[in-house]
Formats: sequence, C-alpha cells, structure tokens
Amino acid sequence: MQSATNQRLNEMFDLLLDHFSPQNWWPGETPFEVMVGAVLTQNTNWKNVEKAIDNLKRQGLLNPENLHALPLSRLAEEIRPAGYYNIKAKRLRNLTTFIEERYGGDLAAMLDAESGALREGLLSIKGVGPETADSILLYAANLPVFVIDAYTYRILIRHGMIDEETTYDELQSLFMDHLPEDSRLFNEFHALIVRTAKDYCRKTPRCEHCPLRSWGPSEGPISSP
DNA sequence: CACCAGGCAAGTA
DNA sequence: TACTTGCATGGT
Repeated sequence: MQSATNQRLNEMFDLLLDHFSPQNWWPGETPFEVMVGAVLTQNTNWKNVEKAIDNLKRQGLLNPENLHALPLSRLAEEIRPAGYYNIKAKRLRNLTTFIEERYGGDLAAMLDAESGALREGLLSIKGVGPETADSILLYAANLPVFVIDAYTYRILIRHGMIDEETTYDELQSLFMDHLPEDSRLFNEFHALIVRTAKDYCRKTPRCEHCPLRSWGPSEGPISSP
C-alpha cells in the first residue's frame, strides 16, 4: 500500500506529463558540459549560460584538462555572459581541481563513484552547494538523486505540501522517500517542475491554464504567496 | 525604469 | 546561530 504523499506526487507527475511532452534534460553533450552548466546556471538564466558554454566549446576548452589549464582571467572572460563571472571562474577551477586531485583527472572514475561519497566530495568544493551537487549526480552521473530548486520550493509551498522552513534535505527526502529510486523519473520530474514554473508562474501569470491548477489546495499565482 | 534568473559563500551581530 | 550582502549579465 502506498502513502498519501506517494499518491500526491504521482498525481502531480501525471498532471505534468499529461500537459507537457518529455523535456529531455539535461541540455549537454557530455557529462563535463553538464557539470560546467550546473555551476554557470547558479541564480542565472539558462540562455546566458548557453552563450558561455558555446564560447568554451568552440575553442575546445570544454574538457577537464584544458579548462583546468586555462588562466582564471581568461576563463572569466569566456564565461562573462553567464554573469558572476569572476566568482564562477574560481568555482569552475575548484571543480577541475577536485577532479584532478581526487580522481587523478579521470572524469569517468569520478562518475563511477558511490553516490553518497561523491555527493559529499562535491559539497566540499567551494562553490558547489546542494542543488549544483545533485544536478551533477543526476544529470551528469545518472544517479537517482532528486534535484531541488527554488521552483520546487515555491510550487510545493503554494500547494500546501511543505512550509517555508523546510530544508533542502527535507524537501529532497519528501520526493526520494516516496518515489521509486529511478533516475529517469527524477530527471523528468525535476525538468517538468522547472518547465511549469517558467511557463505559468512568471510575470504574466497564466494560472488558469497551469497543469497544477487542479492539484489543490492553492488557487492563484504561486509567484505571489 | 525595476526586477529577476535552474545558488552559494562570506560577512555581520 | 540567524539574518544580510556580494556576485553580474541579459531579457522582460
């Protein structure tokens, strides 16, 4: 027998799937590109990240070795469109240093590591917090880890599933303790949440058409709690 | 013009 | 421990 939470999450997922086609996240050709994108998209529009990624890719810099060897000033210049470019250049350097020092520069070895240990390692990197770490685990390493972001918070608060003080780990457990351990499910679920918020929770609220409008108890835009 | 985007760390009291 | 602030470009 399944829990009420499980039923509620299943209903949410079904509503989203019924409304949208599969999102096919993460937009990245290689695991390393996904990792770089995870850092660059911190509090930043994805469109801006794409420009930065493109700069690196076109110059053959989008691999651990070349990016690690790139001077910080040059790296910052290449990722400038993604914003916060000075601090993000350092964060990317911290990431490549981690790959180098902990896994001898062997990215495949890193992605094969045990999930909990790898998460702990990623979180020890200055500039990698829980959402960035979990995005790497799920979308680069294909591990069954649910990614929580600001959209997930807003939607679940608005629909009465959690309160404002719920922590990242608690909200993550809400999903992971009540859904099958399936990386494909987690991948699609998170992508659909982001898609929903982008399409229906922005300045011109279109709540009357939101796929979650019947997923009570909320009514009205989640952007104005 | 103001506001914010697929966060995080450092500073302050 | 509990708030607050800095980081920065580009689109609405």
